[in-house]
Amino acid sequence: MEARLLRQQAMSQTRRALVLDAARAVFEEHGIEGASIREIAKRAGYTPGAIYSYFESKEAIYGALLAESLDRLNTAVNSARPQDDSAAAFLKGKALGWFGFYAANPRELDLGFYLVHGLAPRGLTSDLNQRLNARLHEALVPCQQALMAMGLDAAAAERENTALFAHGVGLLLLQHTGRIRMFKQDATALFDHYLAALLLRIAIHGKDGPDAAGCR
Amino acid sequence: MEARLLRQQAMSQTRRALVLDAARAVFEEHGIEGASIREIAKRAGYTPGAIYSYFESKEAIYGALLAESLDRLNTAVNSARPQDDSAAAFLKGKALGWFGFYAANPRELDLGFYLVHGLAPRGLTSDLNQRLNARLHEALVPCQQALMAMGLDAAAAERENTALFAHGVGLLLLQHTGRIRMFKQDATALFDHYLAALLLRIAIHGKDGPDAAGCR
Amino acid sequence: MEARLLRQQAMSQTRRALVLDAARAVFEEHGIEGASIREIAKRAGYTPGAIYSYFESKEAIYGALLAESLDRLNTAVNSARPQDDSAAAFLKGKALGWFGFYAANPRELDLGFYLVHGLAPRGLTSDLNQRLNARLHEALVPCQQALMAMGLDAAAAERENTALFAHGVGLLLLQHTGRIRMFKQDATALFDHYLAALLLRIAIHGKDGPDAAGCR
Amino acid sequence: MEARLLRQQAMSQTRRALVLDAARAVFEEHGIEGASIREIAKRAGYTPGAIYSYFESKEAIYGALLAESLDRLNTAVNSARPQDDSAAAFLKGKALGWFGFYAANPRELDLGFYLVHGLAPRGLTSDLNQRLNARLHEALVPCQQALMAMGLDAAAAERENTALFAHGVGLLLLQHTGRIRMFKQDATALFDHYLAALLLRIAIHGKDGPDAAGCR
DNA sequence: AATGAATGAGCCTTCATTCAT
DNA sequence: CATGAATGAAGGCTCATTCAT
Repeated sequence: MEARLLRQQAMSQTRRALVLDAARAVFEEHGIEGASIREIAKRAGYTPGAIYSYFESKEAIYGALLAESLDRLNTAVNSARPQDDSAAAFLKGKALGWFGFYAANPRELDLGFYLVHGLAPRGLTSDLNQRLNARLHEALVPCQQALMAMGLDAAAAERENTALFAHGVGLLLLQHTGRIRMFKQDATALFDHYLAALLLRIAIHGKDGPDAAGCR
Repeated sequence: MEARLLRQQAMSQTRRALVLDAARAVFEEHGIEGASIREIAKRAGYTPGAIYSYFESKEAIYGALLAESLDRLNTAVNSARPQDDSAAAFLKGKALGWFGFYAANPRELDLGFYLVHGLAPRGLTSDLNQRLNARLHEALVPCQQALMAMGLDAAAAERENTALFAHGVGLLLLQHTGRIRMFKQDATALFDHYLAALLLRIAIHGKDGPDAAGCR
Repeated sequence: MEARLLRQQAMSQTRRALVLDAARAVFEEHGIEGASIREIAKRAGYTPGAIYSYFESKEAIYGALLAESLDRLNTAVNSARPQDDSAAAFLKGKALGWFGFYAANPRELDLGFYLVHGLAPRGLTSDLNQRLNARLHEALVPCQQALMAMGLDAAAAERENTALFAHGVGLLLLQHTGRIRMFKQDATALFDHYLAALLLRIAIHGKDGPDAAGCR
Repeated sequence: MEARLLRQQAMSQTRRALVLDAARAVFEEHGIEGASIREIAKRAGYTPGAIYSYFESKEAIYGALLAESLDRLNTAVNSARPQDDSAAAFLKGKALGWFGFYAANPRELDLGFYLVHGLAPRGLTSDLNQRLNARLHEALVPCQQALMAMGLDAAAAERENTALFAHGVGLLLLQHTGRIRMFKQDATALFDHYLAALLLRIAIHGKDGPDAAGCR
């Protein structure tokens, strides 16, 4: 009895994963707006109606896909190994953790941008939305902790972390869309550059930040 | 004959502009994905078919709209008045020129992101694409010149300018999508902050950049 | 063996009733067109497929529901208590029995109208159909008997009973669909009015009916 | 110029009428709930999308069909010729006008019942709904005026007219659904019967109505 | 008896685009 | 230049019903 139930659940999971695989492929090929339930079903070897046994709506499929992606992001950040025990190395390691993940996997970036762009109110419930937000935040927290370990207070650390994230996002966007070639630059090199400048700035000004130096 | 032809061309231009006005209004109201040729035609006082007398496709309309937007961007940058004659003031003024333009006009940002995101190959001809790129570049050049005026060599200036652009783009994206609230930050304040740090960095390290300081 | 079989049948009956309860609830909530097997199954604690162990089709469920409804109708008529022993009081009591039942329970009326309107040939077998007709007839017979008790012959009684039924049905339809408000009238008051006129007519013309009075 | 425009409008009207014809046929065949835009389009020789050039929605088609039907109803009532100049003849003529129309054209009755039954809030705007109601009312007004000409006051006339309408509707429903065979009766005969009794009642009781006679 | 995945047909509607006029 | 009817493909989604387990 128990065994049968478990096997059924396992099979259901597997088939759900199959649909998700198909969805991922279709999203990759047609972009997220261009993906259709019909196409996903066809790729998964199903009729359109069958998809709704596994997901409530198109947006729900996207939500599941994004959740997966954010899991991978966190895995990437967690497995990032700093070069030494210093807070600076920790910051660099973790920052390159999330940045490198997206730089190396443009499809995950697409998924992430869709989160950031246009998420229909239906399907992606506010509850899921918050969980996704939390997962993203989780991936960025280590950097913030490193900043605090380097002497920044909580507010400054959050500010610098946000700036760091924005910088990375901007570079990734430029790279992903090919616009960075316009400037003959490389995204990862520029991100390294930003990190170096940030560390130097902190080393010089300490917890006071550059504002205290009267530059503004 | 000649006169008639000229007049006809002028009228054609005028009517084309009318369609563009309608398109802008519809895009503002319904967003880019939600805009339809039908709606644009109705707003312009035309029937759907008539639109195709002026534009080859929906994407072409978008292209024209983006071109206009980039014109407005350049106007904004050109009319930016630095606080004093220093190169630093010039950099800040021009940088805030483009950043402020997009921060204040989210729809223009939509247009820009759409360029970056999903533009069908057809409609946006390679030729137009290059012209658009050039217009964007033009809006960013003043900052690059200011950086050179402050002693950076051409390569460093381009690098810093790209980083500056990326930073702004990242902040705008975060702000536009509301994700920046997640970090309890304000995009413009952070952009100011970045500019201040950049100026300070240049002031300290001069044309050598931080790399020369052995930080990396 | 025997006992087990009986118990099994009893349980089957019970579960069938459970499904019917669920169906009634869903019909009440979503109306007849809006009800779905899925919803009924969910409400009954079953999966969709299980429903087909108890009913051949959706229409069969509706048929069973209608049979129940007609049972309730008959119960209502049977429990109607005339004010006194006169045939007139008996007629009024029984007529208000069926009329009041439907006036007070619009959902039963829906069921009845659905029977009348759009019942697929399948599901409602001719056999069931006849049984339903008989149940309906049964609820109307008391009035007919009262009419005969008042002196009308069999033909006249059936004619008047049909007219009485039609009158009530018309009023119920008008009331149920809100169209009666158009006329600023109340269905029950009009039904009373009809009954009063009918009784008066019989009292005056006796068994001969108005036709004998040369009105036509 | 003028001529072309007129011709175009005429053609548009014609094609719209074609769609309406197709819709009428499909409604007749599949019932109103079972009719689909696809089917209507196919029957009209169009693709589904084309239908939306002529009607905003499925409900709008139904609305147009019903409007037509009510026009025919009014035509039937208006062209009803009383046998003589008496108010009684006028009442009979006009009442048989609307009753006979529906008795002879069951499809119009279907349409009418749909009005009375379930009209989606969308498509059939409240405005149209009111106009349809008004058209129905218009067909019933002559009877009410005849009742007043016979001495009934306004309230009594409206009450009797509503009762008359309800009676006819009930009979039509019973006849249309075949339920009247159950009673071995004929709808038109019963309607005549009701009219005769009504006239007699008015003749006897005059404007006071039966209530004044102490029957209740 | 019950599951629940899957079907297959269907639903209404929207849309960019074309083309005869 | 402009019309506007028409296309054809697609969109997300629902549903009664079936059937292997």
